[in-house]
Parts: sequence; C-alpha cells; structure tokens
Amino acid sequence: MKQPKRYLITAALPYANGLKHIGHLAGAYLPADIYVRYLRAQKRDVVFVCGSDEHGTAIPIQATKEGTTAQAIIDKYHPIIEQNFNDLGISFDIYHRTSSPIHHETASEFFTALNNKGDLITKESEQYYDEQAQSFLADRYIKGTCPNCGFQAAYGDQCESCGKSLSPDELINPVSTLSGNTPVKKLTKHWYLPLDRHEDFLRKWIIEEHGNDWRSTVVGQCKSWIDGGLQPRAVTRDLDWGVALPDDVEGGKGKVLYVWFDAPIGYISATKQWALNTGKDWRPYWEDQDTKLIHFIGKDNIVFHCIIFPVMLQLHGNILPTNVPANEFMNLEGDKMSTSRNWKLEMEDYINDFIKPANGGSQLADTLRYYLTAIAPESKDSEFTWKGFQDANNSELVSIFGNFINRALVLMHKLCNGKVPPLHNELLDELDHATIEAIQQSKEKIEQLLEDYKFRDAQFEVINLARIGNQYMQKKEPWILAKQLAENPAAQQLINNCLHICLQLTANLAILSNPFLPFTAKKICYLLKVVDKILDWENAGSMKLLSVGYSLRAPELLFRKIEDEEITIQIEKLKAAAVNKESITTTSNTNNNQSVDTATAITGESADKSPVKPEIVFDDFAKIDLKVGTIVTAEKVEKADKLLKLQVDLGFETRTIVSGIAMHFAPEAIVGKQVTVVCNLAPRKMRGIESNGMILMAEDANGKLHFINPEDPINPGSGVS
RNA sequence: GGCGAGGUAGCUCAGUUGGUUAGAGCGCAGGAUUCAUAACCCUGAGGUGAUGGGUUCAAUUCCCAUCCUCGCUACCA
Repeated sequence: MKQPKRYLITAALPYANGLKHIGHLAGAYLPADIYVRYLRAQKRDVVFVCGSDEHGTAIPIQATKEGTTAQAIIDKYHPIIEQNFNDLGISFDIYHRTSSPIHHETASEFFTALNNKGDLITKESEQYYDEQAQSFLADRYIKGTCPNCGFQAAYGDQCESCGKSLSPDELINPVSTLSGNTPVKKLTKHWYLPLDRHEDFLRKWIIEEHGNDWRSTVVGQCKSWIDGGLQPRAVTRDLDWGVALPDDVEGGKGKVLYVWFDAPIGYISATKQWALNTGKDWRPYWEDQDTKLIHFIGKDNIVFHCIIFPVMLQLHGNILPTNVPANEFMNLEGDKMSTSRNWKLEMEDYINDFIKPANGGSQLADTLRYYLTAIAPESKDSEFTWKGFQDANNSELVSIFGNFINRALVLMHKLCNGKVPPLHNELLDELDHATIEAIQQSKEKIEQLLEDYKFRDAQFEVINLARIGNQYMQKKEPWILAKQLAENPAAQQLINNCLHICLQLTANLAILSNPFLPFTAKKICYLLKVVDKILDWENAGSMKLLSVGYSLRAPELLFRKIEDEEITIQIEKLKAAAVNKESITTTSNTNNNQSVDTATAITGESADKSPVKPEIVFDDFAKIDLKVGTIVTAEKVEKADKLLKLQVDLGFETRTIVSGIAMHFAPEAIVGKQVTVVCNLAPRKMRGIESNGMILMAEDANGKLHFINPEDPINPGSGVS
C-alpha cells in the first residue's frame, strides 16, 4: 500500500449546548486520538482537527432555557468540553469553534462557490412568520401542543416530552416563542443541495470503491440511503444565529446556513486556523490527492459524513475521505445512554471523580481510555459496566501490565544494583530468543491492526506483550537463581540476561502502549529515565533502548486498584440521577448521539417543563366534548407499530378511533375497557384509516400509558366534565 | 411496516472466501510459586454456534422463513 503524503484526521464536532458523555468519547474522539498518536509516533505528517459546533437552533434555545444569550452558552460549554478532552489526553492539534470569523468566512465562501456554479437550487415554500418580531421562525422557535402526547411546550421540530419528531405544521395552537403571538404563514425562499443529482457518483464511490474496505455497518447504512432515493436538502434557514448568507446573494437577507451545512465545513476552517497558528499551508490537506482524510464519528452521523459532506466536497473540488470508521453505540449498565433520561456518564463527572489529583490523577484517565477501547463498539453496540471497568483495570492494567513493569524494576533494583545489567549473548537460550522475537511480532501486529482501525484488537496485543513478559519471567525465575549465587556465582549472568530482556521489553511497552495509554507511556519513560523521544515508533522492536549500566529510578506503581466501594458509589449515583428525572418516556427521545451533532440536534438537558399550562377560561374547556366510551373491538393497524384501530361504543353510536397505543397494550387485552374520549375532535386519517376522536391517556414516569376511566363501569356516552 | 447492522462459552467479544476436536480475555475450579499492587505462572470445566427449514459429500459460515436486540424511516389527534 502506497503511503500517503499527509493525514488529516477529524473527530466529529461536539455540539456546544451541553456536556458530552463517554459514549461520545468512545465513539469518535478516543479512536481518533489513538490513530493520531500512532501516526505522530511514525513521524507522519498529520493534523488532528476538531472543535465545537456552535450553530443551529438548539443553542439559542438552550440559552433561553438557561436565561442567557446564545453567545454565553457557547462560551460556557466550549471551554469545558475542550478541557475535558484535554484531561483525557485527546490530543487535538486544534480544537476550534464554528463561531469564529475564519469559519464564517470559510463557510460563506463555500456556499458562494457552490451557488455560483449552479450546484444549489432554490425553492419557495410557506413557513411560519412572526409579524411582530418581523422574522421567520425556525422550527424550534415555534412552540405548541404536541399532537402526540399533548405536551404543551413541544417545539416545531420535536416534542421533548415524548421525543416525537415534528414539523411546525403539526403543532396544535402554534405560538412564536419570540413574541408569544400566533405566527402566520408566509412565503420564503431557501437554497437546497440537490443530492438526487449525485446518486450515481455516491453509488460508484461508496458501494463499488469502498464496499469492501469500509465497515459493513457504514456501507450498509449508505446503501440504504442511496437506494431509498436522495432528496434535495435545504442548506439555509430563517434564523439569526449562524453563518449569515453572503450580502450579495439575492433574497439571502435574514438567512443563515443550515447547521448541518456549516458544521462539517468547520473541519476545513479549523485546519485553516491551525495553519495560521503554525505557519503552514492548509490547502494540501484538503486539495491534494495524496492526503488521507479520515473522519471518526458515531453511527448517527454516517449520512452526513458519507453522503452529504462528500457531495459538498466533491462539488467544491476537495478531496474525499479515505475512510469513515464509524462506531456503533455504547450502552451503560444495561440501558441506552441518554441525556434526556439522565442515564449517562459525562466526561466531566469521570474527571471529577477519578482524574482530579486527589482521586488518582492521570493514571485513571488511561484506565478509562483502556476500558473504552477494550469494549469499543467497532462492529456492534457494546456495553459499559462499572464492574467491567473495575475488572479491566484490576486484572489487566494492574495485574498484568503494571505488575510486570513493577516486578521487573523491583528485581532489577534488588538483583542488579539498580542498573541496567549487561546482556551475555553467548548464554541466550531458546526462550530468550522467542521473547525477543515476540516483541518484534507485537509491533508488527499492532501496526497492522491500527492501520485497519481495529483499535480494540491492537490494544489487546499490548497487554498480551506484558503477559508474555510475565510468562518469561516466571520461567526464568531470577529470584530462585539469586539464592544459588553463593555456590554458583555464574548464575548472576543468567539473572542479568533475564532482567536485561525484561527491561528492554518494558521500554518497548512504553512505545507500544503510547497511542492508547499516553500518560502511562510517559510515566514509564520517567521511571526508565529516558526522554520522550524514545517513544518514536521506529524504536519499537529494538533491544537497545536502554544502555547497559544506566541507573534507573525506584519503582512506582503505574496503576492503582479500583475498590468495590468506588464502583458501588458510581452505580448508585447513576441510578439516583436517573430516578430524579420526572416525566421520563421510553419513546425515541433518547438522544444518545455519540458524536457530532449537526442537523439532528442533541437537545441537551431536558426542556423546561412548566408544571401547569397557561390559564384558560371555562369556555375554552367547554368546547371539548368528553365522553366515556367502551372499547368494543381492537386490532392492530397494518404496517404501523404504534397504531391500534378501535371501535368505541359511545352510547349513541359506535365509532372508529385510531390510537397510538399499540406498544403498550395488546388488542385483546383492552376490549371491554372503558375510556375517556374526546369526541368532537376533527377526524384525521392515519395509515389510511379515518379516526374520529381521541382516547385520553396518562403517562407515568416510565413512559407507560394508562387509560383514564371511571372508577366503576358506567353507561357508555356518559359526559365527562 | 420498510431498510440497515447484529443474535457465537456465566460476562465482553473474535473468527470462518463452507471442510478434521468453534477461539481469546475476564470470571470460575484445581495446582504451582513468592520477585511483584493476595499480584504472576500452569492446568481445567463451560457452547446442540437465536429457532425452523433448504442447498451441499460437508454449514456456525450460503439461501429462505420466524423470533429477539440496536439504528434510520413511516405511523401516535
């Protein structure tokens, strides 16, 4: 394989509206960092870019929530997230932000270039407009009653109570959050990226050229999108937060680039800023075919990085990604990680509990890195458990890796006067040679695995080399030889050979573990009194890393054990936090996006749920005709998971009502049940069946639905008031 | 419902272009040892490979159906 001239590595841009959890870390940042550290050790020309995604409507929304400005929100989260990454050893060359002038410029130019070439199309459509604020309303600036769950403060794009994706048109009683007025429909023009024009290119590029070397989950996902037929995608929005359209674009006033369009360009602007900082030229990294561009992301972002952004890049004359090694998701203690349900472990929390100097320091950063890599969801979803975390640390990092290095150093101090002993070549036996050979083999294996983005396997080889070291030492038993010194002084030479090899192996472990466990590698260097330069990858496999007679530091432990109480505390903390949340749903509002959030908005903390809706007068209430009905028949609706078709006896008539409760009740189990029905609701067709009314339901903290019905059976048709 | 990815030892996961006794780590059991953070080392037990069919001399690996999990999507008045 021809070696590329340079590498550009990107990790998904985190959305700066909240803290990020370990699922994000394991999904994109950690594998990217391992890869980058390896490339740097190889002395390759590599740039690792990332940064905060600071546009999109969720930011100003979060601002409203926190009672502050959008700028204040991003200024708050950007540095925290950056610091979190830093504490965990994620070694970006630049952690940029999309609110920077250079990004605005870059994104704006990108738009202009495509627009001028005729690569974008425009369409006019009706959208909600706030006449008082004189502004079109982005989906998230419209609130109303969720048609699904009745939650009053549902947003125009999604109801944060039930998680349902919405369009503003679906909201009942839409209200502008800017003025509180009812918005009106008004014609507006928007620019679109006609993805449908590029289906052939994508099919050829992804399916034919990369069908075999990209991960199957990635190719499968792309194929699914392409086969489903691609649609033009809006690249602009009516909003005042984001990258404004260039002044010279007709009709562009008051519009910004849609966040999904501007965010990936953030990779380019970050590269530019890095080039400015370092006096380099950014262009080859995005324009020269000899550059290997790799996007590390979570599976939720596959479509953006494999379909949409590549189309943009291609139209703009940039290079395309060589690979997009997307990870699946990481679950936590038996359940999906979820911001809204507060079932998560944030980087910030881990850092506070384990990495702060008082609690263990940076060695615990490596422990997290180790475990997350060991269970990386490379081919399917995986699961983080605190017990697993403890086991991985205690039985692998402590007992095998740390222990080998410790016993080598301790023995060297005891049996060799604290100096690197000489090697007596003439006395080397088969085992010695095999062990030396194993070091070289480990290096080659790790190298190959890393090049193939198989990080968990690669890391396993590192631990395995330490295991080989333990086995070697066990067979050589230098402590036994030491007891024979009195009658057999020549035994010292065997001791020397054993420890010489163990120490060289230790130095090799520093090099090989460096991409995965950078803090540990550094500490090994400290113990061996060698400079960090030794970590250059080319040194791996060498048996001459430490010179004979060199005196080394007294041993210090590389890792500490993690006690049962520590993980018990964490598990309790997790459960307590989750229980404290009110109004939890089991529907799709899990938002466990584990990477950049572009158009699909990580919603961050849950919505401000005012416990009581705004006051209404009696007449408003009296308009609703509520009656008790009895379910006569119930059947599943074809091709719909959530719908049941019910015949409800209302006394004066029996009518058809379609209700989205199929996930909660078996049809046969609810026949005969009494329910409360809104019977003067306008009819609505669902899946081709006309529904004449609505069944009232109550939702408990677990998201389970319950009927609202009379205590004792009463006549169908009885009024409710 | 459609599409995509998975369902392999108690746990976390590999692997097989179809071919003799299906692998690893952890955990567990037994043994050995004491240099080492009650650590290491050796040995062992554990899988009718989701289920049911089919193709084949031969299937865990190919095909079909069913069930389950996850993601995208439709559906929730």
